[in-house]
Parts: sequence; structure tokens; C-alpha cells
Amino acid sequence: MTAVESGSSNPPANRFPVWYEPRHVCKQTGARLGTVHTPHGSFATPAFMPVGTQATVKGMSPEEIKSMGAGIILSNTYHLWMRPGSDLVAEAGGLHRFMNWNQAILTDSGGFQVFSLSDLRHITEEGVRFKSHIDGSRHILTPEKSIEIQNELGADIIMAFDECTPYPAEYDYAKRSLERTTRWLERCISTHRNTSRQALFGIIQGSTYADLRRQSAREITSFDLPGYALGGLSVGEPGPLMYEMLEAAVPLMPSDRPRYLMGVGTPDYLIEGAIRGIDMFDCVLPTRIGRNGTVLTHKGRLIVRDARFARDFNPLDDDCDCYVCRNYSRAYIRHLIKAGEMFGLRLTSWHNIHFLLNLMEKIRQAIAQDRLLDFRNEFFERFGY
RNA sequence: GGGAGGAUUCCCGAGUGGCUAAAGGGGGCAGACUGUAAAUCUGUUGUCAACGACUUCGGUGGUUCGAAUCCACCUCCUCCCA
Repeated sequence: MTAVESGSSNPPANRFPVWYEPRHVCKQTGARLGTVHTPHGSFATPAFMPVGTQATVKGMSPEEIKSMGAGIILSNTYHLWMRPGSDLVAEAGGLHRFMNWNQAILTDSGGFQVFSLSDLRHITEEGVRFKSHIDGSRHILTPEKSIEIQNELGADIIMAFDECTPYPAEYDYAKRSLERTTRWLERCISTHRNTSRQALFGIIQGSTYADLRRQSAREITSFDLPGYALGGLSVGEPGPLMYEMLEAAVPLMPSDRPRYLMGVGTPDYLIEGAIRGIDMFDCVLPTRIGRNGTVLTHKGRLIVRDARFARDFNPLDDDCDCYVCRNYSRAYIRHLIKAGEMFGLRLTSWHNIHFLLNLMEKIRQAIAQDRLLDFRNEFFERFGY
């Protein structure tokens, strides 16, 4: 349960463009409260990063995302490479200017697309050959190419090109895959040009095998990088198995660098991740389930599209003070969704993003007060875990 | 007034003697969604005491072992000619 702090750094971490400033460690859980500094502002951790794959958090304006308290968002190398092209983004003055977001941005390397576009790609030691999901054209994404693209895009944090291993994975495959991800990291590091403005994070793999997670953590953290991530989790494995992997890997990750758990997640995973020493999370969940008619509430998920809410004039969550809950009812939002009105999708996305950002704020407060375990129990009591 | 074509399960629309409770859409209902090929996908959608039974394809009456499908008449709708 308690994340072990280890590996104090000798050189100061703030020699990187992105660096972790510790604030407090929860006496009850070992969870970390901190601040991550970037060339485009700082954000408090543990932090949730809304996902804006195609240089937009679907349905939301940057101003709206910012007003909810997000200090950093994600975007995606593969998708921006396919369309509109990283050269075009560079010509626009970089991703921040292109999309009018002046706070921090993290770009994923395309490693997740190795996983999610598995029918359209082939992996070799050199890299990954893709057939474009847009027009079927053939492309090869290598560690070098991914970093070149990310250098052009200009995000504050860029990710190493990895293989997001699917679940379940055979032990031998998971081992070979993680070792290749380590070799790819070396190539990413030697390609990375803009080291003064962009921080490259390495990604720990190892599937659901604790010893492989430890092996990967040792290999990846042997490179002196501004931050480290855990990938290949939350891809279908049972929750307790993911927690086990965190407990295996996190203690091997340096305490003076941000730790990022990729692709997570649900409220319970966010809390459990924070308890185990994670600082950064991202997930498409709030926007995706929002567009599909589901909202997060303090009492659990609620499919507001369902008929039983047709005449429910209460807010989505009676314990929420977001713009949506202050102004609109379940009945109205259900109506918009049933009628195919885009505003409905915006409202559910809005509320869901707010819900997770607000949850992170509560987690940070609980850490500051050394009561994150109590908070977890109180939250789960109502949320239904 | 004459001629032609239609009426199918919530809607649109296939089906033209048994394999049809009836294709396919839409709509409805429910579920899923975790570094976004997702405003997507999946299931379900006559009734019931429900591994079986019953009632359905405008109405009535026939033909047949058997009809949504064939025949007769009736009702309504659309189109064309006067």
C-alpha cells in the first residue's frame, strides 16, 4: 500500500525543462503532493491530464479546459503526424500556438497506437510499420521518427516510443518487448534535439509480471531522464493485478522525478494510483463516456441517456458545483443526447472532466492532511467500489 | 367517369405457398467504454403460465395438408387519362 521513496538524486532535478518539486508526503499512505514545473507553467500533482488526441480535447475549448483547472493536456504524435502533419504544426508556430493552449502539453509517442491499431501495424526492431487508418497509406514510425515529430510539435513533455504490450501477454513476449522498448529508449534519447525546452520521459513496460516490471524499471531509470512513466497497464487486466505492478515498479522509480501512469483512468484507479506514489494520469474516459451518454457522479457512473432520467430535473451530480450541474438538468441533457444535439455531448464531457479534475484536487487536499486512506474509503463508500 | 399500383410487426421497407414472429434501416430499451480509427460499439425490440405455446402482415370469406404470399368481394391510399 505504501509507496517506498527511494533513489534521491544527486544533480538537481531542475536542470531539466520539466522538473518535480515535492510538497508533502501523506503519512497515511505515502502518496506524494508536489508541483511539476514546465516551460508552459506549473501544475499540482497528483494531476489528471485530459486527452486531446487531435490537438483538441473533443468538444471543449482550451478556455473551458483551463477554467476547470487543468494545467496540462495530452496530444498525440501518430494522429498529428497523419493529419495535419507535424511540419504544418511547426509552421503554425508549434502545438501550443496551433491549438491556442498556453499551458503545458504532453505528446504521446505513438506507442499506444502500436497497441490500439494492432490490425494495421507490424512491429520490427527498426520500428512499427503502419497502414494509415485514414487512407491506408504505408508509414513507418521508428523511435527516431517519433522523436523528430515530437520535436516539431513542441510539447513540454514528450514520450519515448514504446510498445504498449497487450493483455494478456506471454511472459517471453513481454520480456522481449520490454527489452526492445529499452533499446528504443536509447535511440529516442540520442535523437532528441530540443532537450532544453522539451522533457523526454521513458516508459516502463513488463506487462503483468512483477519481475519484468522491476527489470524494466531498472533499465529505464538507468537513463537520466526528467520523468518516468508506467505503460501497458489498464489495458484489460484486473485492478488488483495493476496495483501489484505499481507496487513492484514505483519503488524503483526516482522520487525526485514525476511518475506518470499512462492511460489511467477511472476514479478508483486514480485514487489507488496516487496512494501508490503516482503523480500524473491521463485518460480518454471522461470525454469518451461523456460522448456516449454516461457521466461520473459521487454515487458512481450514471447513464444519463437512460429513460429513467427523462423527467429527472436534478443536476447530473447533486454534489457537484461545475458549470453543467449549476445550470442544466439530467432531463435536459438526456433530451439533447437523444436528439443528437452536440451541446449534450459537450455538457457531459464538461462535467466528466470537471469531476476528475475535482477528484484530483480532493486527493491533493487529502494528501496534505495525511488522510488519503480515509478519503479513499469515504469515496468508495459512496461511489460503489 | 376510365385505367394502374398499393395497404407488412412503433416508423420506413424486404418478402410473393412451407426453411417467416417475418430481411434491412430507423426509432425505442439496455449495456460497454481506461497513453481516442469511438457523437462509437454490442445486445435487445409481438404476447405469454416462455427449451414450448399463442396471436400477427387493411377487412371478410374462400382455395390448400399448409397462406403475409393464390382467389373473390369490401374499405382506404397513390398515380395516370378524361
